[in-house]
Amino acid sequence: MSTGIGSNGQTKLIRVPKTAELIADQLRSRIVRGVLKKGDALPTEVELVKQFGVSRPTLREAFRILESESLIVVRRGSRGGVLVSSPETSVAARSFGLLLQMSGTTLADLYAARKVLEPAAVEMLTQRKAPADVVDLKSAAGALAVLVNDGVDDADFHEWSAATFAFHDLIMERSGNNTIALVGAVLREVTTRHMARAVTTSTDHAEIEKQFKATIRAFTKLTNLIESGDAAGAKEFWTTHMDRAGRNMLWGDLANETVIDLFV
Amino acid sequence: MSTGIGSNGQTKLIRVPKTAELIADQLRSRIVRGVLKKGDALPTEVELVKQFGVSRPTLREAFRILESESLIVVRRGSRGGVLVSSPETSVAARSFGLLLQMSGTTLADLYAARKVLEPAAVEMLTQRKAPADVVDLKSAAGALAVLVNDGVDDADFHEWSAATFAFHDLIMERSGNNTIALVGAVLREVTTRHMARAVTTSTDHAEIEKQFKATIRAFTKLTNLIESGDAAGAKEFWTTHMDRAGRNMLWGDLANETVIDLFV
DNA sequence: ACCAATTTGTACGTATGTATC
DNA sequence: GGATACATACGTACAAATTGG
Repeated sequence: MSTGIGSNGQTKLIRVPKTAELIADQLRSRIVRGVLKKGDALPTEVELVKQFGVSRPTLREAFRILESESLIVVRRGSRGGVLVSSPETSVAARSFGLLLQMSGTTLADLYAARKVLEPAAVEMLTQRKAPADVVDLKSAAGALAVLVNDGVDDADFHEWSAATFAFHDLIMERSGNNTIALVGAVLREVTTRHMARAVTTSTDHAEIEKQFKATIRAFTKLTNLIESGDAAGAKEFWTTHMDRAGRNMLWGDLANETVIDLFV
Repeated sequence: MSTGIGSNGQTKLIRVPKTAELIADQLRSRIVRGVLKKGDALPTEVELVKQFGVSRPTLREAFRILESESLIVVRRGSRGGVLVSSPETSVAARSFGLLLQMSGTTLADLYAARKVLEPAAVEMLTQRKAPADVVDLKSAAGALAVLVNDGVDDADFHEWSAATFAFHDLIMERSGNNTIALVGAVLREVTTRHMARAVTTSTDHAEIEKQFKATIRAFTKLTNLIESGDAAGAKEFWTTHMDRAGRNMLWGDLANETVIDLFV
């Protein structure tokens, strides 16, 4: 049952891909072409070993490659096996984060890029808004307001941040442009991993609470502008809001801090 | 690795990390923290096996993981071994391309996102331009002009496209924003892989040549606007140029074609 | 053309986790 | 709740391919 993989000895110039990569390519091809859909189970290891005519360690190396791309998840146990999964944004965020990290990108640089994308998304969203979009935006803004107003005593800043980011994500999602939504999600995820630390190291609770309340007002105002269909006004308002929020968030050293410590 | 933000509600998120992943995490940590720099050689397999106290198959699985992130390259042979490498944009482009592909993103959608980023980059570049930037832009535009004017007889459209994309990349690179440059490079790479096919399948050579000559004129005009420091004008011109170029490039079915066939 | 160093691939055995009866 | 069957996880040992001197 040889697929003719190991019998090539003539081509020396081209880099011969490792067998595990070839197996991973074949499996990935089945997945992305839709032959295998999300949730489907692949045959067992022994079955695949027979199908591809390779050994088990080689097949397992292929599994690790696809697993690192989050195209599959491997569960052990009686009902275990290999399941097809959907690629998560976290994978792209990780590889992109590595890229940012190795090139010494600062947080201010990263935020500046988001300041370009989000106002554009706001403009698009306003132009194509559906009633459901406005409802959901109000709901997301309301969720943050509930958290901040009710939870003053035992404030969970991580929870507040999560609600804030959810609103930002919603804007990108509903922009109507899938690419912008995905890029925004990736950049936002990289930002989040830094902000989680920044928010906890800050001790001025009153100041933080004040900023979050300003954020809630900004969310409300933006939602109103979107609802009224004022695309230019919404875009301009969001530009100034992100500019102001960025100055408050990226104080001092944090702005010039490079994207690091994401994967240590 | 996995952040556990699964859209999958039912799956157990308590994922026991496999030893290969743990080894990969440790090695990755050494690399990104700068303990191991690009070009450095890791110990041999047998040495690492002794260091980590795992078996060779397990260690090799860790190699495959890091290799898929292009953090290492493994050469075989007498002077072979594991070398530390820098992550390439192609890795991020691949994971991001998978994301686009699985979510059924169209080429028109992808191009629309680039129409947001590039004009913003043009504006930034104009505001912060150094003399060298203008020189290099002129050089890049001139390179395309030479190719198109001299090579009419045996036109190599792939070469022409490469020169065109080089100009686009240069704009993003010199925008002063590293994040935008990297995002632009990733999106551009995904676009390229499709365009390479589209350009070859088209047979109307005269029409293609006409479009490329229009592109050269646009490059020249943009360079002049940047040189004169007219940020708003440059941004507006580039918006209209990309709009027009997009309509010419994404004719008919191609616009609604989804991002596919990248990894089959 | 040989040889040494190194990764690559194979084979089999044991351990461990998970669902089902 | 415990025994059991099934599937992956991991380890040891060995043969083959590749590269550089």
